[in-house]
Amino acid sequence: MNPAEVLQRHHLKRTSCREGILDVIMRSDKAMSENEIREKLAGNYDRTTFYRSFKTLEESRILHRIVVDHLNVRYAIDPAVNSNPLHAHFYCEACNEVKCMEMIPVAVPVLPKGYTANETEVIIKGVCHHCQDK
Amino acid sequence: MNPAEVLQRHHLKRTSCREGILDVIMRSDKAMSENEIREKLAGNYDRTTFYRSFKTLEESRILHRIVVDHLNVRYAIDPAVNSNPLHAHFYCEACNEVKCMEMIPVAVPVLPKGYTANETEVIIKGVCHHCQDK
DNA sequence: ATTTAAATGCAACAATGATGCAAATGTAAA
DNA sequence: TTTACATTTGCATCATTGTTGCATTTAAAT
Repeated sequence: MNPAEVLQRHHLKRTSCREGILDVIMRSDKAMSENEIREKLAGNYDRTTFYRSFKTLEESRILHRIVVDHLNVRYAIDPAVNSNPLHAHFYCEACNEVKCMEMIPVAVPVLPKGYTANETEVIIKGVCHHCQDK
Repeated sequence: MNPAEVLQRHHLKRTSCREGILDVIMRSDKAMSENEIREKLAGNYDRTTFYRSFKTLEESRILHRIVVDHLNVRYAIDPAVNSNPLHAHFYCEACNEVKCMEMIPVAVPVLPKGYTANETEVIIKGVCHHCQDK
């Protein structure tokens, strides 16, 4: 599945910014920050446009935003796009990278009566196997 | 256990800002934002002091910071202080409040070889029982 | 090719958070 | 109780993420 296809499927206009962002993210095996994405992007877009693209893509459940911390926001393809299972995210405190942990599924929470869940985010913070042996 | 005791136990100076923050948080049954805490606080402190207090208290594992979103940061007593179990947090998208879900424990994650976990955060977003029937 | 709703760029702004430095304060020792 | 010193505080300044309004440009349907 390519970026253009994804956009059409979700009834979004095929703009170069959106296609570029999706192209970069879909090629990556990790969740990426705004700057990481911008660096790999061909075009040069205004910051506002960038954010609005992220917002639109997130609202359409194409991208998933992982907020590790105030200054550590990452984007990845939403599991719904690949019909992948919901999974936890691992944040390495050493290399600052966020990895999707497909082998750690996120269970649907059993909430007290009257509560409704829309989304569950699991973020595991620690040290990844690359940074471990150093 | 009172604020002064907690500070001494962790070898932190008893400053009025720290004691005030702890006093407010320990009386509350929900995780509170910086502004919520400031409103309930007697003294009037500089924003920097406030943040440094939060940081110190967090580093000493007295407070726990829950980052719901870029503009939604909350603080609660760290489970370690009360020797409570690690638990999930529920963020109500309607009333904007964060509740500690003691009945939903956070499991120690089983990670691939080479990974080490220091902390796991589970945030469930949805609608709470107060906002449900409206 | 024309039309129109949507997307973009620009400027301005808000909130959280960090840092450097001088002044004030808590605490341990005399 | 007073003194001494390390710690904390307040202030100024700056970085980053994110938002909004408005004029201009663009995608895509006719």
